[in-house]
Amino acid sequence: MKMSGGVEWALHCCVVLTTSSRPVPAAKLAELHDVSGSYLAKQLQSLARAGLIHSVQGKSGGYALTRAPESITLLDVVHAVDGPGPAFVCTEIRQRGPLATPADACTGPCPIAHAMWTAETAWRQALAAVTIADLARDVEATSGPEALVGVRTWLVGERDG
Amino acid sequence: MKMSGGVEWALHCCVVLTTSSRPVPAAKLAELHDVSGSYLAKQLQSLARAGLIHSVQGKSGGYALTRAPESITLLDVVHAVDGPGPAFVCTEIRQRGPLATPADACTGPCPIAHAMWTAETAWRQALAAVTIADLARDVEATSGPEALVGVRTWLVGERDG
DNA sequence: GTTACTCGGACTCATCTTGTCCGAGTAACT
DNA sequence: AGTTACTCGGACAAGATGAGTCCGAGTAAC
Repeated sequence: MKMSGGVEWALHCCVVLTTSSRPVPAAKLAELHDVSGSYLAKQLQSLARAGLIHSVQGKSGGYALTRAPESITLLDVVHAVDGPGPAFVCTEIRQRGPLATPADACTGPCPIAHAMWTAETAWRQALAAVTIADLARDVEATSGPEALVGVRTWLVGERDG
Repeated sequence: MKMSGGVEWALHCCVVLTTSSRPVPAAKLAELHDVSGSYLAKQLQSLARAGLIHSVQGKSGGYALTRAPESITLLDVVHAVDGPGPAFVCTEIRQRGPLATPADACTGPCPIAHAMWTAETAWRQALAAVTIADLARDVEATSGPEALVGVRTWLVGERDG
């Protein structure tokens, strides 16, 4: 059970993007977080493909959120970066071997897969209940209101303003 | 987000083991499910290391459940086979970069990691709420009571009785 | 029209999971 | 008690997946 490490980067980037209505280049996000810019680009492309952020090319381009932070959930980001597929995949081994269950008797899903998917549903519901806006609020609560403001000024200060 | 495929095998094996109080060889479990015996052995070893099943060596040996099926949860099996570590790992990137949060200011966990771990907790609770006995009951309900009985007779019929 | 900066996809490398093998140990049988 | 055959256990390769890097296409500013 291992989640792609890019999810953490993507979430932090989404929180940072809430501070700027103007596009932010991927290189700047990478510098801010001190991570590989080449690799962070891959995660941002995943977010763009999912429609969570949109890219602006050319000079003074970059990435910006497409929707309001309140309407982007953690589940959206996880699905975009880590893939939407379920963690548990049922290979229907009940239909194999000498005592295989006949295919026509398998009307519903395998009980084992059903239980695993129920647990995954609980996980997804918990992720869907938290938005990027919630995260930004929590960051302000723990690191102080000056944290995100500092990010905002740093983002524009390094550019033209 | 990908779970080890061995989890599915291990769960099916645990359900099968509920039908037999006597040790079942790994090779027989592999034949029953039509999977690689060499690889299934690895999963069973993980279950044994976790104390969920115990091995009996020598002739007419094999694996048997150590506890009652009612006291073995899906979470136990998942932790044993797939590892107990969290799926989301926080690398504390908030403490990196030009605007790094000072270490002494990081009293609590990163809000992002906190949200992810909350979701994982919901997943684990759902897994801990289901036991191997529940799965066996569900299998009987869907495939009919003769399914597990057939497994039991097949297990002993192939041996000596 | 030029320039410089941006994203986008194709490529390579490390890591992990999957899958396999043979040797140590033990209980049954003679 | 000796032999035998069957069991688990850990050490050993191969394929697949993810991590990380690179350069070219496109675009907005100058």
